[in-house]
Amino acid sequence: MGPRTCELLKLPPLTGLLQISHQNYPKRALTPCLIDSYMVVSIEHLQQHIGETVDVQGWLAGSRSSGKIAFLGLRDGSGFVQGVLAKTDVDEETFRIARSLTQESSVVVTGTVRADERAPSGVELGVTGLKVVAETEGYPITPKAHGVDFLMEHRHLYLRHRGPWAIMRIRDELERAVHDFFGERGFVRFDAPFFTPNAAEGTTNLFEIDLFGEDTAYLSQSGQLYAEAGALALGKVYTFGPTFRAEKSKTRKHLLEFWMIEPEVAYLEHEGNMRLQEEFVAYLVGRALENRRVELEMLERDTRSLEATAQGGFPRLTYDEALSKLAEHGEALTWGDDLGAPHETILGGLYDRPVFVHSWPTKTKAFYMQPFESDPTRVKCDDLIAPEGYGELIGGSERIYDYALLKSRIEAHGLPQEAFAWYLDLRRYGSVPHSGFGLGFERLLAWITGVHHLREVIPFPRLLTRMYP
RNA sequence: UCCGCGGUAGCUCAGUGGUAGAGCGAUCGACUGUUAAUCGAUUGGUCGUAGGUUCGAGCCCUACCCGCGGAGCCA
Repeated sequence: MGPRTCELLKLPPLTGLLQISHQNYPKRALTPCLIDSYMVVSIEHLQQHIGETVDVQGWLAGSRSSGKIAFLGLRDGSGFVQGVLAKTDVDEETFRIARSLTQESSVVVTGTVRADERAPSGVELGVTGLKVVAETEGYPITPKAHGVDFLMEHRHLYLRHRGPWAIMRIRDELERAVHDFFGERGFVRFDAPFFTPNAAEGTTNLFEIDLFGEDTAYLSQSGQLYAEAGALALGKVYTFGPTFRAEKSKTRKHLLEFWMIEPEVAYLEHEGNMRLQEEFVAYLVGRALENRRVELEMLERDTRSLEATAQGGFPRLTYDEALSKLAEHGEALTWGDDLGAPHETILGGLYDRPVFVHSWPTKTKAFYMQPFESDPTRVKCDDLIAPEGYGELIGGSERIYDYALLKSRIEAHGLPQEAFAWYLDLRRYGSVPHSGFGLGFERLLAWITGVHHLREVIPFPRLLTRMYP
């Protein structure tokens, strides 16, 4: 292995990070302590180093061996690659260590990058040296079938594996895409508070926070009302933060804590609001297809509905048209009924891309939604329903801007006037028509990645029955 | 909160009243192209908890705990 094995761990962490994240890896001496070493390359950049000898700092994801050849499944966070050792190419001790390495031991591997069509990523590492950083014993997630509960109980480790790894990479890409989309369009990111004094819609259950026994606050279930204040101050804003719903939901479409994106735009009306939603969702899906193709393939995602979605052109149904469609499919509802999960699945299944259901009965929707001037029994709102059974991605609406109407709605819904005084002020001083929507980030991610349950797309899901780890 | 299903080895499960099982994992060995490798050996148990019925309970009964799926609500 040569003289280089001893110093690697003294690498300053920050320097190490800078090295491995640099796109075009500079070919120069990196740090004094690495003078005798090869350069550290992250697995995702190995393609650019074919023929070179490099170090990979990572972990052993799995291994196989025979008498004279060993295969090391390596991961370093940026990707996965296989290291190959022929007994004839390394010294006896290195080969013995390679064969006895246990799953999830941390290792620094030196090897020559070579193209190999048998490798899934097109490259593999001809291992020449090996440094064990820490040995692992009894790693619980073995390369065999495991149940959901076992994997979630070991979520802190499960995140290392291919499926969660690919999903978290897509999540990260889309988080950045959200900021790019709005940033490019002149929106200001506007952070709503997590502690709130009241219910935005007064209906759903809120998590209570005891304030030193003197007062009660609640965890926010929506940043919308605050985003409205932001829109009247900054024109176009969006929030992106965690949201809390104290509902005892036990379904694959619900979490106690999830992330929501809530844009709010002054002078935007209902039609423009739907256009913004369509452009936004098409953009996000397009970014996943563009920059996370490998991860989608790892997840074996059939991308046909995603390709269609990235084109835009989402079909639109009025609430009344949706009822007709449902009746055609044997699910007759009476006018004024809300749509349940089975109904959303039917409607979503009719198209290859998300579908709008808009113009709902006033009585089924929230107090702040703007009624049609021509028909006050209906409000200017929309739900965006995903294909393939993933349910509602977005709920949006134009907001009531008339002071008297909003005040009467707050009264009619039995909401505490004091808590909404500031919200009414927005209509008292320079009120304008404005619209916005809320997109459930995990719902979108679950659909894009094609996973069955929302708990798969957030690092540490919070559910009725899951607070650990 | 309601409806349905489940809890047996580290994991995934079989076991309908008579000595507690399999596969995988792990450990050791064989094997030069494996991708959840293959082959051989070894290792493995408070059958969710408590009580009851029975000569005898993983199995039947009661209560409770925990999990999974769905509904409602929503994103």
